[in-house]
Amino acid sequence: MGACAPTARRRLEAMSPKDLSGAELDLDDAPARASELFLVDGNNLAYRAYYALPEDIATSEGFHTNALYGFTSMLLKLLSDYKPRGVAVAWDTRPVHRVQILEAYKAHRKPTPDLLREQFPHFRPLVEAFGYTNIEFEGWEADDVIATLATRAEQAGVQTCIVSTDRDAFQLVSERVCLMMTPRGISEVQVYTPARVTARYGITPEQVPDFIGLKGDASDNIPGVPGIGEKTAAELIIRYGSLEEVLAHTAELTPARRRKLEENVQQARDSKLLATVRRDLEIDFDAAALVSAPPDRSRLKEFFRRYEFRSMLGRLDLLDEALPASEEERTAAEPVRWREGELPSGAAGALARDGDRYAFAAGGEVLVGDWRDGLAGKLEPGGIVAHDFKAFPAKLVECVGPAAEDTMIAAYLLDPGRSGYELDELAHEQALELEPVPAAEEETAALVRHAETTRRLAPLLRERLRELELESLYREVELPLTVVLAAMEEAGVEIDAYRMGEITARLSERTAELEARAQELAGEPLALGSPQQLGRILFEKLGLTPGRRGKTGYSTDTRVLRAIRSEHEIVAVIEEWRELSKLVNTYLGPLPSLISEVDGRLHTTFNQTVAATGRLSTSNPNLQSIPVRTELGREIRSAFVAEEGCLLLSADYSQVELRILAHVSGEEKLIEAFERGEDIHTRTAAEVLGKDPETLTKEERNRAKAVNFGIIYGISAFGLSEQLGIPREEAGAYIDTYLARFPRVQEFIALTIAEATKKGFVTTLLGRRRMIPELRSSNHQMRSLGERLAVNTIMQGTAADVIKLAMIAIHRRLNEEGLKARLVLQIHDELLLELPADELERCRELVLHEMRAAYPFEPTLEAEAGVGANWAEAK
DNA sequence: TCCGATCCGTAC
DNA sequence: GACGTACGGATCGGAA
Repeated sequence: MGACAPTARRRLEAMSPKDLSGAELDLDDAPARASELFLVDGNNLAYRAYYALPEDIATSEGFHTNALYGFTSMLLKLLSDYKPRGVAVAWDTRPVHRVQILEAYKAHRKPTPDLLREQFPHFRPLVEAFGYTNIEFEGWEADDVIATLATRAEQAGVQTCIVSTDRDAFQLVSERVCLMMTPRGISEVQVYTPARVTARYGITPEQVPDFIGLKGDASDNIPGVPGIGEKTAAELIIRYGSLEEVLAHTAELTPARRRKLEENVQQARDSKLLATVRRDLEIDFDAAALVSAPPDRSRLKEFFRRYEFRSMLGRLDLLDEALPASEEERTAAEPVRWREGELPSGAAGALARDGDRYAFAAGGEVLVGDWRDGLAGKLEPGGIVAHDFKAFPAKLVECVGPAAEDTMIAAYLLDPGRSGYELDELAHEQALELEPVPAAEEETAALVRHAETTRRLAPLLRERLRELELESLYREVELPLTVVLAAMEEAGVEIDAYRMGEITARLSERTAELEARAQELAGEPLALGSPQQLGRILFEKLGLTPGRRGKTGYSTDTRVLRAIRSEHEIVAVIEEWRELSKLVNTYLGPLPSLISEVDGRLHTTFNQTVAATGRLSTSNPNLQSIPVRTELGREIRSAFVAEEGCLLLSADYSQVELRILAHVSGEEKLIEAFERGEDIHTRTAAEVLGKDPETLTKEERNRAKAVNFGIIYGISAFGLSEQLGIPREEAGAYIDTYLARFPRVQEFIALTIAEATKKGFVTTLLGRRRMIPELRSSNHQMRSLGERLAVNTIMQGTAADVIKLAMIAIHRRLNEEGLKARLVLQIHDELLLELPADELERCRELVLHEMRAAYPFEPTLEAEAGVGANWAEAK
């Protein structure tokens, strides 16, 4: 076991301490070591590994790899510890021959678990990468194939080792054929010779089918004789030699045993037949002469990277040094070469930047230089590989964008649910560890490293994108969008700081009054911003009616306060203070201070890799949550203005998520309502309540509106009842009626959940994926959450896809048509543009057309636009 | 003094 | 506990 050096062992233990720290050192595996040929039961090993290792071994994208991990571990062990001349891995095919007769017994096999089935397509390529041979024989199971090959190898005088935990395999053990088992976990091995079979069971290998015919084999669905266990079966076979002899001498047995046997004669014979492997299949394959190819190290590394088997990479390195290193490995082992210098023009490669310094990695060398030396002019448009390309200077993004690859975007598409996409972290996950950069100051080294890491990472992620069919979303949506967003960030939006100042002064005065009044009414100093203090005053000192309770005490949120508004004068004071202080602290105060000194405008950052559904978000400042619902809120919006001589155009989709629901579900009633231009909430209320739309009350429409929102969010009776302030039963009944009236919606939800549970992810119409591990949780609450996420992500994510398409199209057309109009903000279903007054009509048409035509839905998408000198007017 | 958890509220 | 996606401010309490 010299090959199993401490380093490798430690890493494995870190990954799976219980199952991989087996004490194989104590077991005598000499017969296996003497073997030239190894015959592996592929299905058996895959199942074994799956059940032996914890389910939560998975890639960062959420692909479960426990069976692959155990399987790989065993193949690696064969390679490193046993130096096989040849290895063949046999696989089951549909077992038409053997099962025909006995299907009664074998029919009720448990179905393969989803999490294992998903791993199956990956085993064979893995075997090939090891240089081993996959083999199967149509109509037969792996153990028959192995029996045939082992028998032939034995006849040819080849020392053979079978790798399987199937009890059937004991019968194959002979002087030249040993059996390797993994009794616990997957890494501890036992090696059986004929003597050891006899030592363990008292019978010879030849007697194994007779033995199993009596005792049965639960794991293989062989019934045997009920009431006869391992001990009795062995005793009987030892005494009489075979099943038939036992059956011939039942009269000599105790009455109980005699009865059991005589009542199950046929079953015992069938069981023996089931337990007897076929050794004479007409397979055209000479296992005895099999010589495996050397392992393809670069392919193996690619697998290990993809499955994130980082410890395996270490084990691979410990293999026989004589194995040739791949080109890729030689490159990876070399320290990164770099030098100071100017870029040649037309440069394509990976770009990184730190302040004024850049590093550019192409081929085997990294160039380092000053950013300001006319960099943009020398770069090949469309040839840049970067991590977060949008973050480069706007001018460069505009000139040479979109990037050929953006590792941040790629990683986001592969797993939009994670919390960050740091380059170093991605590299680590892909087992990309660079050698230190020689002879460089720390900052230069980091820069060089960044560029080189980006260059090496990009093709790995690109390959995964291709496999997950995310490439068109990447190339046609997200990468082009980076350029649009960079332009929007650069453009910014003008705010009327003077106007904001006025509002702030007014509101600040009022909040001060309210604060004083609140303290007066409370009879003590009071920090109104502290829910804790507020709770104590309201519900303990003043004895008002407490509402819900949070983790740490009374809830004092808007709804609780509204409910007790009439109980005490202080409540209204607090409510007003809340509203005003929110506006002042969150918007009026911070926004003017964020105005750029360069151009006097406000520049947000569009985050393209934050929202798990595919939506954008904005930050510093967040301009996607500027108030609009209250009068005061709209006043803040009115301080977002167009520059002199220009207008703001606000175009928003009408009910985009519900239209998407109508499309994906195919619900005729919804489609019709939208096509006719009806008010969807009114129509919903009319359907559910069975009333004429004319006769509906406002309240009835509002309820339907809440239900429509609920459908989009992944509805629950509790959530709806909370929203509407009605009993849960009533909310549940409303939902039931809704689903009965819109049966295709119900079907869609059910199908979505079923498919997502099976696959572990959902996809939007453009193929955007989101892993939903919650669906496979053992916790009911988590599963419910997963169901809501699955439904919501399809609609929210598809809506995000659609508006991104529209943005790209609008940006392109505005450029092509030489218009000065420009996109400035996106608020999920709304686009805000700033344009010269004389471009208004052309722009309105262009924008609305591109929004409606972004994707062909049925019902078609509808968008509306408003115009004004400020955002409040335009809305 | 800093940072994370909690609560709250704004948008779609 | 408790209908989806975000960002951010204020407070509070524990860690440095």
